[in-house]
Amino acid sequence: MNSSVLDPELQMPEFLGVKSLERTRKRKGNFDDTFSLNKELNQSASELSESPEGLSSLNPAKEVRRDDRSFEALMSLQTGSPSINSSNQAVPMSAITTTNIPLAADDLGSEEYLPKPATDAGIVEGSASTVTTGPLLMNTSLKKNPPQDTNSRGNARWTAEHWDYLEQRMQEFCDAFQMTHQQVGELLQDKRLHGPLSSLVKILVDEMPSFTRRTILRHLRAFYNIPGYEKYSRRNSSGKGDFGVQETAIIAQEVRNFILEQGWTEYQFCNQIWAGKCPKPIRAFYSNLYKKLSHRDAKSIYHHVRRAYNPFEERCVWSKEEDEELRRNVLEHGKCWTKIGRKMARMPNDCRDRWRDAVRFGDRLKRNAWSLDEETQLLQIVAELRNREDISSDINWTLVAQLLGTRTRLQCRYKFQQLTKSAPKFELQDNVWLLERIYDSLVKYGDQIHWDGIVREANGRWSRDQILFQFINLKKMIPSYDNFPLLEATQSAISDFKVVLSGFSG
DNA sequence: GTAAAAGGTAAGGGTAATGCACTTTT
DNA sequence: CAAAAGTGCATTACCCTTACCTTTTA
Repeated sequence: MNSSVLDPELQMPEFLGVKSLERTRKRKGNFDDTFSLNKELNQSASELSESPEGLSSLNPAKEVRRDDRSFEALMSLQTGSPSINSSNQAVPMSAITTTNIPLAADDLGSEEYLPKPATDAGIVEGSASTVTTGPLLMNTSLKKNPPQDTNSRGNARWTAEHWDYLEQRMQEFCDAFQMTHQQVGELLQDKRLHGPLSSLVKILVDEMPSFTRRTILRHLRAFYNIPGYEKYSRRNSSGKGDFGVQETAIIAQEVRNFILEQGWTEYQFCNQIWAGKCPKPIRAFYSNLYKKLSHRDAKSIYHHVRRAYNPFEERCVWSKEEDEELRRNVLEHGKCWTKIGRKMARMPNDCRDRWRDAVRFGDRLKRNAWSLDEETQLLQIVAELRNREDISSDINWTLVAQLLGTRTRLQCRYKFQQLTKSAPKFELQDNVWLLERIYDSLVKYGDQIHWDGIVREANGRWSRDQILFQFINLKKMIPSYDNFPLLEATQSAISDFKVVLSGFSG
């Protein structure tokens, strides 16, 4: 019985079902996590051997899906008979494991799997083509429900298996509906899908619950070379940055070979890698891998493998209790992430991330709209850091966030980018216009200015952040802002500008 | 014994995927 | 009309690189 539990071919489909996953993991189904699941298997195997009922609960009777959203139903719509028996039927998504990745090491240069090159420019998501209605201002105002501090879903990453699966599904689709990939590609140019293709996408969304529809569509369009989606396409090994699908496949293959030689389980392998002192066989494994991926920096491979094959259980969602535990641990042990990671059964780097990007700020962390004061402070901090001679030109956003105290490094960086994004120049009359708008709002303090109205009047010429940036700069330029209330200072600034303006015209 | 190479740890840095609020289409 | 799908914007989950140690290898 145990041997069948450990047979990935037999067990993976059940284990990768979303529900059984959620029992043991906070994160939703994600078949990138096959190794985590195998850890689970390895760990629970012994316990299960003494409790057969536990085993059956892990092994629910196979359910055949028969609703009209199933892939088979869609296929039979066209062919009249379910294509489930056809030989090139895609393996159900849930059955894919890292043990049956078709890519082999010598597949590394091949790149001729794409159906066709798409040519015509299509409608690209995110392009500035949607200026049809009036000014969209709601995004600049306060969000009613700021995002929670953790996602419910967790971010899966699109892997080689996802590509293979997509490829098979699309091939089946083309076969069933007598379409060429070219034709499918043309349908995908439209931003809205119709008919069978639309049904297919619904099915894909159902079958890959760890991704949003948006992400699946992005990769589908990238698969068909739709312009604008290049960045989501299947990448070849580049030697830097994210590991490509071939590289990942090679590593998986090498790991498989290695643990077979050693007679280890994957979980043992993960544990050995994180043992602290690297055992001899692992060193040999690394040095072999460095040769296989010679285009990559050895250090890069080393770190990637440690990330990808770790024995820690949890990722993603942090509970309030865990946050508190993390805080206590940092206070007690300092930033010794390896130690803390072991205590909390999490990857050391995840602990560091959680501390740096959330827990360290505690209740002070804000997610609503920035105030004028906050934005002014942000600009000041950045300016000061840039002026300090001991700091190179790059801004340390972690430090900026630390100094500001109410926003994370990424919030700071994003806001700064928005504020300083290149804008149409503010001419003298534009400055007068801005100051007059501020004067008209008749408020006493900068933080009370009704920016949304001003942004609306700008009619798309400047963004909210660009206008705020200009105002902050004007305040710096105009000495009276230090000495007078807002209204008086604004008025005197306006008259100053007008003097200059009249000087130009007359 | 030595220098070079590689492992181990933490700081530094960045983007794909996502959530939310809204619009558009079915 | 409701429901489903698309999208701009800001955030989150996750990833990779570099610096600087210590340990191992040649």
